[in-house]
Amino acid sequence: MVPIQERRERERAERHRLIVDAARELAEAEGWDAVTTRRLAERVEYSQPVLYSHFKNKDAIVRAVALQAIGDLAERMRAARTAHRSPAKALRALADAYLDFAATRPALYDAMFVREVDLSFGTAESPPELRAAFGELVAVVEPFAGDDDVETLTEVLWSALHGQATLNQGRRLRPDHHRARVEVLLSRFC
Amino acid sequence: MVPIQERRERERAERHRLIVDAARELAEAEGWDAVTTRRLAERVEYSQPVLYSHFKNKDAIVRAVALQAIGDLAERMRAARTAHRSPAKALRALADAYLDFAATRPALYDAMFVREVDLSFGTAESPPELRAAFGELVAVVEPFAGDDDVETLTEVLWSALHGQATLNQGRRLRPDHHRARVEVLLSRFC
DNA sequence: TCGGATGTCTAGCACTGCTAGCATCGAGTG
DNA sequence: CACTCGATGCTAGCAGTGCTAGACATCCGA
Repeated sequence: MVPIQERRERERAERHRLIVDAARELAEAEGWDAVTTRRLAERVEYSQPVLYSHFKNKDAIVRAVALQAIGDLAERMRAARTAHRSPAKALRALADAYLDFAATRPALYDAMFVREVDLSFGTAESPPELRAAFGELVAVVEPFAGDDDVETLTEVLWSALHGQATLNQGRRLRPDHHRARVEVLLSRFC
Repeated sequence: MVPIQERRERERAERHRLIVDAARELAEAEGWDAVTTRRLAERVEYSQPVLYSHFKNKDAIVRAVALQAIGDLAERMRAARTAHRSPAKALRALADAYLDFAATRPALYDAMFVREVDLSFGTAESPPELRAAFGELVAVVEPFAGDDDVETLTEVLWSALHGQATLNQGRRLRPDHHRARVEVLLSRFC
């Protein structure tokens, strides 16, 4: 391999990272509506067409941000889960970590699970970040499955958390009862 | 009141209804992306500015569609609930009605609970359709509250249903396990 | 029949995502 | 060293978006 080509590929990868980071920062600071191709290009100090030499379209950029964020969430869930021996405490810690992530980084949560970015869920070729995140949920749910199918129960828990996360974000649930909702969910779930 | 003015108000109200209906039909047929002010104006056979003499902006039109749909959902939930004497059967019927509505009319469900249309939830001056819908949930949950706060438990159930509805719509749950998820949720909930 | 208010439309603004086509620059060859 | 030629990034522009100013017509009451 010619070293010049290697250098170019390095620079290309670096710029790729730059674009994704800029999109994430802009979205977190001002919401996804503020993430236009023009503002993004200005931010990375290149012209608009450069974005399209890295990504097929704007959705692909959002998708890249979402995937990175899902990886981050998976790590946090793992940390929460492994910090406790008791299955019940692990479950509570993971639920808190999940809802805390959604509440403190709403733009990222939107990109991950609300906007239509079809990240090819479920299928065999799901991205590893997705599989890792779902795996954390499965691991924490498993002790409580009983006669129920573990994956089904996991989907039910995930849905319950996702519902609270999104309805919280839309201010459709009483904010001062957040703790109570989590406790009720867990008490019925275990 | 001058009869001419009355006639004009009647015609205005009729056109208002026409716009909302056209927006709903277009959204259900081709998704909200297809609902542009131009296409909407063309559909009701008026020019764009006419829309703005009825609604402050496009969001207000979406909001009107959402409110109508919430009223419809409330009716369906009421019918499902009152069709059964047993609290458990009433709960299952209501859950099925809710998820069926979300699955068969995804565009409407989006407008109601996913898009940011801030319909002023929770507050005292919530629209009656919203209060009616939430009231149906409260009524069906009440027999299962036990020591838990009824409203809190209702919010938890709603979140669980909402989570399944949205994740189903995004094809993020296994489609052929839908029934099993509902049963698991209800069995843990009661 | 006329004046004025009411209603509607045409035309346009500032913005969006995206792309065609043109410079410019640098690497490899004679 | 000179030169070609391909890669790279830019300018400019297209078609579409939500929304609005201002011209125009139409109809009512006097």
